[in-house]
Amino acid sequence: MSKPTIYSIAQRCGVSAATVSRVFNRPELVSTRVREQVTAVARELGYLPNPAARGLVTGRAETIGLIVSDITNPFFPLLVRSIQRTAERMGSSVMLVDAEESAAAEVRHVARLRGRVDGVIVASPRSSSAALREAAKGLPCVLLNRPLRDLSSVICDNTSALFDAGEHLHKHGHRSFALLAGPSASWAAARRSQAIRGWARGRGVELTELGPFRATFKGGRQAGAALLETGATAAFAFDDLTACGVLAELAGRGVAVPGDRSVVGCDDVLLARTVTPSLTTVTAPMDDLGATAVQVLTRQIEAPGGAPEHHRLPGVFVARDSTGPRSTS
Amino acid sequence: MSKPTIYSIAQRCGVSAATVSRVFNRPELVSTRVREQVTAVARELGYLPNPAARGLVTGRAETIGLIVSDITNPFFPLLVRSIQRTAERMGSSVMLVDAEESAAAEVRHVARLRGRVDGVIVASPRSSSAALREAAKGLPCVLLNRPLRDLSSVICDNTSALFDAGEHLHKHGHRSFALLAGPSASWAAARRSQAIRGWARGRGVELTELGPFRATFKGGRQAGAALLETGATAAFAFDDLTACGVLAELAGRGVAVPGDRSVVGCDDVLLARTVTPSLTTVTAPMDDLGATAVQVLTRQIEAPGGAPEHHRLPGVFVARDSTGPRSTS
DNA sequence: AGAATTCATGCAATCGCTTTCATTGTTCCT
DNA sequence: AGGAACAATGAAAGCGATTGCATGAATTCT
Repeated sequence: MSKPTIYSIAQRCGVSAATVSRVFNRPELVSTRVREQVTAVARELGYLPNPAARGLVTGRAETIGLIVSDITNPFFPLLVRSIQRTAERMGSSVMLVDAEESAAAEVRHVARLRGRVDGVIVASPRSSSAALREAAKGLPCVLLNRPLRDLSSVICDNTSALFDAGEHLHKHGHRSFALLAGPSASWAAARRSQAIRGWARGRGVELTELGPFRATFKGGRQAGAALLETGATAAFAFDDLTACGVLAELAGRGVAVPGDRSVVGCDDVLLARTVTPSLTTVTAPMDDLGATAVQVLTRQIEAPGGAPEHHRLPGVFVARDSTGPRSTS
Repeated sequence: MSKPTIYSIAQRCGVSAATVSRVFNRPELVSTRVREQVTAVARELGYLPNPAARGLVTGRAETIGLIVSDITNPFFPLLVRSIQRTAERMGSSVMLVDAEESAAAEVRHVARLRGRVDGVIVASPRSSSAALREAAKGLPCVLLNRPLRDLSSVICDNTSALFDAGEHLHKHGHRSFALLAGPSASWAAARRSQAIRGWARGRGVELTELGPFRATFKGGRQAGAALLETGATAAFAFDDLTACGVLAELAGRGVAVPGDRSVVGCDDVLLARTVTPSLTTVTAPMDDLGATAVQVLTRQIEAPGGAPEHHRLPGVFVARDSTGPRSTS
C-alpha cells in the first residue's frame, strides 16, 4: 500500500489520471458527479499531490527564499513572520537562510537557492551592489532595505520620523546633539545619518558625529562612552540595540536617562519596550514591509523581466521614556 | 537558449545523459577524460541540477521543515541559526514555519510540509501529545524541548543548572524564594517548576509558588507585582523575558535589584545581557541543541521506522548582576 | 590465444503530475 | 433532421533527472 497517486485514485474511480489531475487544478472542467467521487476517494486515501512531480512540469516550486543578513538581529523576527504569513496566503512556503553577517554567504546562498525557489527576498543585504546584481541575474529578487536601480526593492524610510524625533527633542530644550553612526556598510545607517544631518542643519543646531559603531550591544556601550565626552545632551543611536548599549553604559556611569541625557533608538524592536527606561524610537511598519516584499516578488515571478518596482514605507516616531527635557544643571 | 539540462550537456559532449548524471552522482564510474569534459561544459553552461526532477526519482527533497512555536520569542534565533547551519552541512535546506503560538497552526503546518520536506523539527510545540503523534505519523520528526515516548526528542534540561542557581542564592543568604511559574501548557515550564520545587524541598527553604504567568514582558511585570506581595527575597522567573518584566516592574516601584531582591532568569537570550542589571540566568547549549536535532532527524530520515532517540542536554548556570547578597534591612 | 573480468557507457524505464489534442456523446440552431 | 458548438473525458507526450540492465571494449588470467 504505497503512497497514493493520481493513478491509484483514477483506478479506484474508474476514470483516467488526467481527470483526477483536473479535479484539483481545473475543477470546472469536470462533471460534478466525477468531481465529488474523486474528491471523496482522495480524502479517503489521504492523497497529497507530490510537489516535486508538479514542480517538474509547471516549473514552479511554490516556494520563495528569504535571506536575512543576521537572524539574531531582533529586527528580523517580525519581518520573517510577516513574510511567511503573506507567502502562505499566496500558497508559497518560505525557505529561510541566515547569512550570518557574511556578504559572501549571501551571494552563495542566492546561488544555492536557485532552482529550489521561484524567487528570493534579500533582507538588509551586506553585499556590494555589483555582487547582488550578479547573483540575482535571471532570478526574481526583491531587496529589503537596500535600494538598487535594476532590482526591485522595498525600503523603510525613517527620514521624516527622525525629523520628528529631532523636533521632539528640540521642543524639550535640547540644542546640542550627537549622532552615533551605525556600520558604514549598511545602507540604513548611511540613510539615517543623512536624515539626521539634514535635520540638524535645517534646525541650525549643533551636531557631533561619532562612530561608526558596530550595531551590537557592545558597540552601543562604546558609543555611550564616546557620547559622554561630548557636550551633547541628546543622542541619536543607529538602532535600538545600540541604544540599549548606550543606556547600559550611561547607567553604569551613573548618568541618568532621560534626566541627564536623552537617547533615541530606531526600529522599535522588542528590546525597546523591555529596557528601562523604555526607548523613544522609530517604529518600522514590519507587516507592511514583509507583505509588500512578497507581493512585489510574486509579481516579478509571474512576469519575469518586468520592470523593477521600488517601494518606500515610512517609519513612525514614537516617544517613550528615554527622552525628556534638557537637564537644567 | 533555455535552461541547461543533462541533455544539453550530453549532446555537447557527445555522451549520453546517463553519463552526465553519473558524473555528478557517481563520478568514480566515469572515465577521467569524460568526467573532466562534462564538468567543464557544465560549468561553462552554468548548469544546475533541477531539484524537482531529482526529487521526483529519489523521493528526497533535501529539505527539512522547522516549525517554531513563535519566531518572535528571543529564544529561537540562535536555534534557527544552528539548525540551519547544520542542515546546510548535511546538504539540506530549511523550510521555516512560524506557528504564531497556535497549536492548531502547528499540526496544520506539519501536514502542509509533508511531501515538501524529508522530515520536520518541531520546536517547543504547544500541541497536545496526541495531536503531535498523529501529525507526525509516517513523517520523520524530532521534537525540541518536548519529550514524547514514540517520537524522537532533544531537550534542554535545566534541572541541575537551576539547582546551581538555588545554591548560588542560598550562599548569598537567601532563605525565602518565589517561583514565578510559566505557562501551564509548556513542558519546559513544568519541568523548571519541578526542578525548583525539588531543590527547595531538599534545601529545606521556603518557596512561594506564583502564577502561572504568560511568557511575555507583560507577564513578567505581573509576576513582579505578585512577587512584591510575598516576603521572598529571591525569585526564579520562568525565562529571561519574564525576568525582564519583573526587573522593569521592580525598578518602576523603586525596588533595587540585586539590592532588595535577586532575580534569576532562564535561557540566556540576548536580552539577558542587554538589560540592566544583566540577568543571572541559565545558558542553553543552543548550538548543540540544533545540531543534535538535525542529526537525529537525518538518522530518522535514512532509517525510517527506526527507534526514536531521546537526547537531554544540560543548561549551565551563569551568574550575572541580577542576583546578590540578601538585603540586610 | 581464448575465457573471464572489469570498466565505461548507452538504452530505456521510471518517478507523479500537467496539459495538448483527439474523441466521444449531447445539446442547440435553423 | 443535419450540422455546429459544446461539455466531459481519455490517450499520450513530456518535465529532468536517476538507475538497473545490457553491451562492447579493454584488461587480466591461465
